[in-house]
Amino acid sequence: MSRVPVSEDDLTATRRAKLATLRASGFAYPNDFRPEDRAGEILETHAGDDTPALEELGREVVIAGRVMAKRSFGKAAFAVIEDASGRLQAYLRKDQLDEETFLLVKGLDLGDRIGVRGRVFRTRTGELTIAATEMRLLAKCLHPLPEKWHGLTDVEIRYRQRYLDLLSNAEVRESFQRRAKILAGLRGFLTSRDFLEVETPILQTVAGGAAAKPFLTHHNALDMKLQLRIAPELYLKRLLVGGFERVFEIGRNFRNEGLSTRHNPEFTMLEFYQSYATVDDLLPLVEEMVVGLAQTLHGGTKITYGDHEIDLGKPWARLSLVNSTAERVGCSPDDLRSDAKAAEIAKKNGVQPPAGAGAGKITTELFEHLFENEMVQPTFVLDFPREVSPLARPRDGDPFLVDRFELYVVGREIANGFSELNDPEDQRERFTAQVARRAQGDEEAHPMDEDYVTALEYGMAPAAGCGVGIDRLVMLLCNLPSIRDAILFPLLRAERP
RNA sequence: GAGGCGUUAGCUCAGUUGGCAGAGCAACGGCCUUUUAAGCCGUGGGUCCCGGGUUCGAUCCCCGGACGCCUCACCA
Repeated sequence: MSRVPVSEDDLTATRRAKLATLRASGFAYPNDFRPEDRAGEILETHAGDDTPALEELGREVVIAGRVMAKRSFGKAAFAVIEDASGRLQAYLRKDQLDEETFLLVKGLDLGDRIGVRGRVFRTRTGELTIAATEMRLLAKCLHPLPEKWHGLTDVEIRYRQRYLDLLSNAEVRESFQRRAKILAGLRGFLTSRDFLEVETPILQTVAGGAAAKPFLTHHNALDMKLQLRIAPELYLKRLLVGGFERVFEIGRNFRNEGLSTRHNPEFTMLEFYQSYATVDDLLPLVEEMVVGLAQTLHGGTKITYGDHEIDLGKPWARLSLVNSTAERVGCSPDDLRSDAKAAEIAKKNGVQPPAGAGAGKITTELFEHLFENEMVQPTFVLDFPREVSPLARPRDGDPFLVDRFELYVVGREIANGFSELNDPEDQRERFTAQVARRAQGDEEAHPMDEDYVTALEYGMAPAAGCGVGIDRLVMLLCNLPSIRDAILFPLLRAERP
């Protein structure tokens, strides 16, 4: 078990003693210091100013931040101060500060939060520096920080005490700043196309909209069993019934399943629905959306992910699930529509589908087995069987299939969309079939949702909708190897004493 | 859920073919008013993840456990 201890030891004892002294003087945790400048802005503004220019300007600045390095002499010290914008050092001289303040300077520890006021100058070695005329200790750091050169690498501490990761690893801060840009970019993209951002329930009586096991909880006042949502889909489509024509939601889903580098039990999903659109409208929309994000983040369409060079600029590949599977295993596409033949072909290719699976489910599993790892460059998978798509509209003229796509990049599903099923009677039949599977032991089959069927009975405009796994999109666009690097506080096993 | 690998000072890491536990940074004391991973002199700091076993002796070997990472399974 590794964790930075919070118990007393030699390293924190002296810092606590300093804090006690501060308390005694009444200045332990002041809140009256107001920074007026930012380190990064100062560095940028004066990047081209030499010593005479700075002397002529005589600019006084006020910054606040964390002491990340300290080089102390007898009667002076340099302290590197880091705020959210960057790092700037302050030169703290005994003859420029009152006696009490200089004692504080001598007692500064790495990690302390301080505020500094002073004029900007350049040192002999040319580094832009604040000549401090005022220094305030704003919050004492009572624990030693991770090592200044190597930072923090112990992944367990990085995840359990993410604040230490953030304050010692700049690239981690950058990843989460990029994540925020991605979310803002998605919102901008959709709202500019007249999509309305909405929020739907996370506490649901029947968790539907996806094939997954829900978390269970209970409401005391109503003495009611509740489940955390596994998808917002069915509520968003109720909103289409209500008359909103384009809606989207960015929010957390919860699935009571295993963890991996690509799975966290709570994860962020974008879902959007557009009335009077079909799946054919979604493909270019998703493509434009992702390319736009890459442009914003990287200024281009070529991105690196691990060992892969991904080009989002080329036309994205399209792969027919049924036809490409048939071609690969050397059978006719029609064979994959027969339960018996499909089962036999799957077995021959080392795939063991779950009990009760029909041709559609078997073929889908076979496809994933054969092709998933090959889809490195962005690939739209098309022609999904109806059997694995209980909320999607059957294809006109070929009801074995639905009009659906999934987007894969570096072998991972990033998005999933389809023309929506708005026929309430068909939807009821699909739910009924799912309930039957559930009775056969498929814990992830959809439950019946009568309320949703009732909503469809009032008439839902023809529509198409899409879900995008945001954490995976962030992984892709920020070159992060694990979903834990895309989520600030990923779930870890509880520590035991 | 299964398998593999890992856990040594606050942090980053060495190391012990089974015989007093090591470095750098951080810390503590001293010198130092333009440093840049500041420098110089000195000092302290360990349940070698936990519990058993083998052994004269275990941080090291064996067994069990905790936590983490990776792969697989489930899934997005």
